[in-house]
Amino acid sequence: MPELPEVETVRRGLAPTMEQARLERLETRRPDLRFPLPDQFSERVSGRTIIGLGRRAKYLLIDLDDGMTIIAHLGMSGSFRIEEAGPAEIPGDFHHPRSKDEKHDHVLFHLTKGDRSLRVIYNDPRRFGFMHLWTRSDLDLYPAFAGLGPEPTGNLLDAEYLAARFRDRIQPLKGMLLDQTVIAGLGNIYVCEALWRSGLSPKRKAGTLVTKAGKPKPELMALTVAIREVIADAIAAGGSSLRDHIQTDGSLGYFQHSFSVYDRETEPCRREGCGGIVSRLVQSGRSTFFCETCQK
DNA sequence: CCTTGAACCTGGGCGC
DNA sequence: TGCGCCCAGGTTCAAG
Repeated sequence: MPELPEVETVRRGLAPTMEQARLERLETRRPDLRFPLPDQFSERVSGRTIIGLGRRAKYLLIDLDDGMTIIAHLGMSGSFRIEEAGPAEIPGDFHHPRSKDEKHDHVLFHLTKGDRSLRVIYNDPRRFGFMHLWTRSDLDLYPAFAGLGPEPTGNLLDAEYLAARFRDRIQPLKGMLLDQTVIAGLGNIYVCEALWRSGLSPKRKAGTLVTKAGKPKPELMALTVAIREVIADAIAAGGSSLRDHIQTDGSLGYFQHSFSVYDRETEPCRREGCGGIVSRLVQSGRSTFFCETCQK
């Protein structure tokens, strides 16, 4: 379930462990995830020191001290966990029970930090995730980054920008906001949530939020604010849940939110005084949750 | 160019 | 402790 806030939470959870750690060895347990792993992946990163963890949209960036960056995308089901790799560790040792889905541990980062030995493990049952190795100074040339829209929390996202992108477009808002070239990092959940918060229907044609002169209507200004708030709130919730979120097994999965509409079909709308019921529809193959009563 | 739909892959939940 | 069906938060590619 990694949209931008989840990836940011993962980044914050991993940073204290990974930053300034030495990547002694990278272990790949299969040659590919969604795409082939980089050629000679282990050979090219082993022995490097991790100098920082970054994020662009839903991509996690692991910066190495030789100018290379590991670009990791969690797909739909990817997660990281941290394990202490102490001297007592024995495979199958009952003191160290193996997780049930160990078979989906695909990439293991064997780290040392001071006198500590750690492993950061990438697990991904569906294997929609992927990893690439890229020169950091050329990161903008990474194909998926080249056409990426602005970050929803950044200064480049404003109503004027969205007006320019929405103008004369007949595509429904739902699809438009999922387009990573329009805004980078929104996914199915937070698009539903932002539309609910701004009182706009996911079926609304994007162009109808723009005046003939190409200026943003008040509705588009409200949507812009809602997007920023939804993402900021989710990041704050992830950050505040981080301590609880890192379980004793070190897993960094996804925190629970209380969503306003997402996955709440047939439940009452949470807007004060609305009284509507959340409904679900399918738009371009994806579930959309919204309230017919208050989203117009 | 714009828009939609299918494909990639595995697992969980549900009804029978 | 089965079996089939539907569903899942993302991205890319092809075709209309």
